[in-house]
Amino acid sequence: MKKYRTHTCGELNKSHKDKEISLSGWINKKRDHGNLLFVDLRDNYGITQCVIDKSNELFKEIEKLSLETVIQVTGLVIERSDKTINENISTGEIEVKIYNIYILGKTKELPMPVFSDQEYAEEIRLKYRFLDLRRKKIHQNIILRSKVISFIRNEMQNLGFLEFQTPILTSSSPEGARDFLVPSRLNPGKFYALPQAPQQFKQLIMVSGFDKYFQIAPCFRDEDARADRSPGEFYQLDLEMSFVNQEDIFDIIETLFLKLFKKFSNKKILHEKFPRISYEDAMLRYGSDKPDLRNPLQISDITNIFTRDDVKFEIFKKLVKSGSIVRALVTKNTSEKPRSFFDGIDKWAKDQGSSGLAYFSLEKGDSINAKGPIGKFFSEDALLEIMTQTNANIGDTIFLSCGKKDEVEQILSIARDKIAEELNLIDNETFSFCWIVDYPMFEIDETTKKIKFSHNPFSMPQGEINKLDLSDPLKIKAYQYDIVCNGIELSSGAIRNHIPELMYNLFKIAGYSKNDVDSKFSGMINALSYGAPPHGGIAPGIDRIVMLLANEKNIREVTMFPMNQNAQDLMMNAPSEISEDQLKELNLNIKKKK
RNA sequence: GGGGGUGUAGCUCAGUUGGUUAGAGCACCUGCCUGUCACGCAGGGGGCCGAGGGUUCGAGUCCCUUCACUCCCGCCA
Repeated sequence: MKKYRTHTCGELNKSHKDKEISLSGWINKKRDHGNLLFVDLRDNYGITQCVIDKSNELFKEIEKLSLETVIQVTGLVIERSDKTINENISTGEIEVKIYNIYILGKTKELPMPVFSDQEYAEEIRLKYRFLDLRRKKIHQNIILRSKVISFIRNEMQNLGFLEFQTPILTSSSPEGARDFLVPSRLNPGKFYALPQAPQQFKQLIMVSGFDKYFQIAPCFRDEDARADRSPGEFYQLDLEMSFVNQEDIFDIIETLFLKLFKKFSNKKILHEKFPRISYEDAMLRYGSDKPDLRNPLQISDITNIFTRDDVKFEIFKKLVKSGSIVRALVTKNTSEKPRSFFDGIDKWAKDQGSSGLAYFSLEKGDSINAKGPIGKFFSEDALLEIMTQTNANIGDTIFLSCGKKDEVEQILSIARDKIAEELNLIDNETFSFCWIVDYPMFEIDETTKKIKFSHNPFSMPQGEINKLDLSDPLKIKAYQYDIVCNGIELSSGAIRNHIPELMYNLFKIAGYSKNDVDSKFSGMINALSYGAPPHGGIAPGIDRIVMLLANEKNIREVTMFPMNQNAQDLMMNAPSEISEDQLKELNLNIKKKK
């Protein structure tokens, strides 16, 4: 007989009837009837009801044990009577008659209950994460995460990918997020950076001839947190392939994702062939490059309507004349909604910092007319033209936003979410994937007004490599792509630029000299000069995939030991001060903040 | 860096126009209870009402400052 247990708490059933067994676990719950006591014993695998009555001399002792005490129980498996079977637990057809117990681990009074479905303040959960993690839902989430990662690893290996580790201590890179820095003892005054992603390494692996690489890679970025973004660190399924184009990457990812999401969720996948939407289109139709395609609402540009003489909405006309645009969001069959609905949306939009959303609904009496505060400004002809341009019909409502392009995009994007939620248009039982493609290579930096890389500087521009026209940089598109699912950006990737001369030219546009490139990306540019294969890859975020599968809105619900919003680990007390000796050894002085 | 929300018992929360001794459920302690599975019943301990200042005869409640947590913007190729 094993020392601590013969079975687990999720294991016993009628077939073990009359066996003498031993279980170890936590006291999940007690139900004390005075002369009869039920103890629910819990371990990783399940819960088993144990029972003892006053005929056993241990009765008084067990009665006194606090919840979450760790005990070992020896006893007899008894079949429950029909009336007392508990169908909610796997061991519900039996119970264990306690012969003896051993206390393995005592507990102080609990700072938070384990047996409860209540929500608790984040602070207490993170400080006592080991207790929090005993709770059913998050315990299952973490197990799901483990299984997802195993599955991915297995699939990737089957697809012929090799798993490699890349350095954690590497060099700081000028592009991208803020780096986490680590001082070097042996090189005073110099710093390592933790990798924001193994970007350069994975390209070097391709140049090294390994053909297909993957890794469940830790990534470190010193940026502020969000609900779906851990401060500090997160994990990516990082992968890279040689001799591939964009289509080859899409094939691999679609195959993997379909298998993965079908295995770990019962939700319906809306499009098994992921739709592809150009960045430009996404910004026009959804106002965002991470659209939730479960949401049927779409946006159209109707700026031209406001140059017509039979449209009298002077405020918008004046704005359009001075360069503003007008876009319309159409909701189907909403003309009968109460006035309060529309005004509520308008007020909400103003609360978001926009100038609000004008609206009217389309009606047909003798002729087509527009109902609502601004309806009277539109002629029937103008309304017909709007209906053509926006695919709207009688009975629909048109919400209008007028302003600068990025402002209009922004407010209509969140209005799209907001209105869909109010109208209950989103089917929460589906996953809707899409690819966002054709990202621009460059964009204008709003603060400096200079041209900069809009995403990854190592991406390959689209078109024939030898005939590329670099004269109008803002028109250059890149082989750069994102996967979006239900409005969440899961990953971005690219076909890489493996031609050094081309890379110098592109960096030149963004203001980097050849020397800059040689010094800042020496490893990469050097490697590309010695026979680099065409290659590309992508890096889906593991945490966000698990979030979707676990149906969680917060990344901490799928992270075992997360930090709080201020990037502190409340359980381990990180970050913490270090000793004078340590500072000295690293040649560092701390400037005291006033 | 900026904006919103929250902060009352170990935990989750209620607390009216400012008005006596600040409440409930769970947890904890005591007693009763042999078929519960959110067991039930009776009783008990437990509060710097996040902190500091102000207004007032009187502040959990109103005002100012500040701190913590959280959500969002900026940021995250």
